[in-house]
Amino acid sequence: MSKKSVKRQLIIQAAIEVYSKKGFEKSSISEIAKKANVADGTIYQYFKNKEDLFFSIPIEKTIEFCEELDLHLQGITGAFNRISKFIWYYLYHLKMNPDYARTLLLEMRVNRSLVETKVYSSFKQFTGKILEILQEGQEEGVVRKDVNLYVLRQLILGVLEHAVTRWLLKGQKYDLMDYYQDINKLVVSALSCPNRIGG
Amino acid sequence: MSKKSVKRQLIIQAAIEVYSKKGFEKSSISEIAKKANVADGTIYQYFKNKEDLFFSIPIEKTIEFCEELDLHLQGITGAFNRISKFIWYYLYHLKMNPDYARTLLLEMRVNRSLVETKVYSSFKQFTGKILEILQEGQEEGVVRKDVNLYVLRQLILGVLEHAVTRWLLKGQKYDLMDYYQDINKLVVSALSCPNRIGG
Amino acid sequence: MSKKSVKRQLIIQAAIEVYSKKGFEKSSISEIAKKANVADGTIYQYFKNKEDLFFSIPIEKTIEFCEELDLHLQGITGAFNRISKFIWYYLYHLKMNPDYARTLLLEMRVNRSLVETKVYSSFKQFTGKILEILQEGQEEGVVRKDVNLYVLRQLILGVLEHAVTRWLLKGQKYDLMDYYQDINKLVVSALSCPNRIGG
Amino acid sequence: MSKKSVKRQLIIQAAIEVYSKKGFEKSSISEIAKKANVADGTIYQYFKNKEDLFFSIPIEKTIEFCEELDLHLQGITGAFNRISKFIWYYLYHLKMNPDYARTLLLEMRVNRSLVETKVYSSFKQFTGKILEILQEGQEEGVVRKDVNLYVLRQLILGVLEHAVTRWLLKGQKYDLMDYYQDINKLVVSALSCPNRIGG
DNA sequence: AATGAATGAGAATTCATTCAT
DNA sequence: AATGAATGAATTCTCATTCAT
Repeated sequence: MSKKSVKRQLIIQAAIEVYSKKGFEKSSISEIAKKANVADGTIYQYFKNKEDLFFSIPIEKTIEFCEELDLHLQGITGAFNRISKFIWYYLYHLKMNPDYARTLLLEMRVNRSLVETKVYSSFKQFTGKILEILQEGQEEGVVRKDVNLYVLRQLILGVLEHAVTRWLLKGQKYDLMDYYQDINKLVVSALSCPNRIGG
Repeated sequence: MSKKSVKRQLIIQAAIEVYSKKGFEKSSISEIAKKANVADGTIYQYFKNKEDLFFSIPIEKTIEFCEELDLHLQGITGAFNRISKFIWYYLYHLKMNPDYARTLLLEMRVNRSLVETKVYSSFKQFTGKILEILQEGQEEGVVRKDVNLYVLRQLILGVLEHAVTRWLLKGQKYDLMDYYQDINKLVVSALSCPNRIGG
Repeated sequence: MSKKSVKRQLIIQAAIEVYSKKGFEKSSISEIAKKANVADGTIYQYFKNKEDLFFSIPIEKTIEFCEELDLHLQGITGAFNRISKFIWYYLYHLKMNPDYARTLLLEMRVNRSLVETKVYSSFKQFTGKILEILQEGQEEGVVRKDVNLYVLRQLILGVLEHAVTRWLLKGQKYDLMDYYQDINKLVVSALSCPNRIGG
Repeated sequence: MSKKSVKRQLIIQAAIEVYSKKGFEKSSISEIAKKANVADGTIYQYFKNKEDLFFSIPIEKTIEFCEELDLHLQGITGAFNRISKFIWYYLYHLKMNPDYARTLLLEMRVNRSLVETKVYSSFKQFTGKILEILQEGQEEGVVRKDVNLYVLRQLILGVLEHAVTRWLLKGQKYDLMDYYQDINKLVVSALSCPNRIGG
């Protein structure tokens, strides 16, 4: 990794911390610069402008997230086992990286111009993973087919995002992982093929 | 309603429209004033400052939302029937009020200081409704008891918020109501007592 | 006194109190109106604008001051007796009317446009009184003639204004009258004909 | 002196000129910036806010004043000789720096929050000088001891401030130094030990 | 590449004054 | 005469961005 990349990472890390505390709009370049121990101007050597820096965060961090997720899913078979692991890792990763969680859920996810940016494609890589698993599950015959695949995914992401967002807004006063078992149960119930005996 | 209240409503409506388009931080008082056809200073006759105006929106609109929701739930019996209606009305109301939806989901819901404001209590009134229904359902014996009540609620709100947020960010290009049936199916499956025959 | 005059006095009194606390520039018409229990607009029935109200204060109050001073000087003979009484009354009056004292010394006296206003002539009436006494003293042969009459007056007003200003800025924590004896001694020494024996 | 200090001095000088003409409250940052040939924002690089700039003036200028006063007093012996020189230099310095005189006497000296600021201590350094001289005079046996030392000082400062203030408000149409002889005479008469022969 | 002083556009907010009622 | 809602000009201050060193 070149010296340039090192400084770039320094800036991104500082930006995550500052954004996490204040939100994008209230963060200032000079605060980020100070935290990264560089001059204000230096930031413009690595990023076109404030927005560019802002959008650089999820790209890099989400790629990392995906790569690690892949490792965690390795060797696990069965759609529901993989989904459970996905849920577990999502909660675990954001629990361990609350600054990134804040930026991701309180800033990025609600950004109006997100869809038009490169960030969005890095997100797609991530959410695409769920679709894959769900499709495998349908092929295995364990995941229901009577509901749009995208709605299945919405359920999973929806409950996870909601749980983490609430945890963040409440000041991370409780252990996010406490919810894992219950969320998992609900998701499995929702996604399983409807029981025909009772139908 | 007095003339004063009329002007106040005018400003709130203009604020919703502007916030909806630009987000809170990028909206300016003078843009809202222009849209409301009042002078900049007039806004400060009705609201203490920008933040006060910002937080006045969900208080009033969420109270309206709740009142109408109550009407829609009247006469419906059975926990799942009521939950289905809740889901339907949530989607329907936000579909019909996309500007409010934007402000609610892209601005309010992720606001760091939300929890400490009066807005939060108006939200609680709304989400409290779900808890009530779920508890009734548990007493009826149709809603599962093996999962924390709050996680049940997180599932419902999570999938709804995610669905609407996605719809908003995608530019409302499709009909939000198309998802109603599928979301409803999933929620019912998730919340129903686990089928012991197949267990 | 007509009803109009009553309301006018009410406003002037409120203005003195507000100016005294905040100073002219930081006082607002609406604060004065509130303290006077009238509507903002009403002030403009009695005064052309903020500055007009501002300058109306010393005119009226200084005329009152002069009239009472005259009463106090009645029947006192001898230039130094009269000067002593003047000094005493100056300190006494401002001690009893600290709000007016503030407005007079911290606002009026340093106002750039004062000299061009009607206020200035009401001041002249007041300071003219000193000149009269001093001239009488010179005719009596007790007040020195080797120094410009205006400088004699400057000495008296200077020490009085300085003493009162200091008292005001220090928060009126001590009794202004405590200084009367010493100030009087010094002024008498300064103004007396130089002792030729020691010359 | 670094380039930074140069620009800082430029701003202070511009501020003195503008304050001198309009007074603190009516002066605007952008007018000062224009006169100093810098951008509005530049002022905030050197001063925390408008008030900080305001209070920076007397600190620096009064320190200069004191240093020069010290030089002028060097080698002069005898309390009254030193007091005369003090009076002379006070009048001379303010005559030569009328913008500073305005700021000092029409703005600073009547400022309500002055006492709580750092400025006040720079003033104390200045007025402390008089006390020193007066005490020496008492030890020499030439300055009267029957009057509070602080009142003696009040007399000196009072007459000087009054004389200069009047000169400023009258538009500096006459030569301030014309008053030096008379003021000096009066002050000496006031401060001298009372002549016991005539007592 | 790195710096950080300088910039100046832009935003929130205040408040004297007006005027329809 | 009295009101007080409405106005909008003016002001302070912030901060992303640039550029000479």
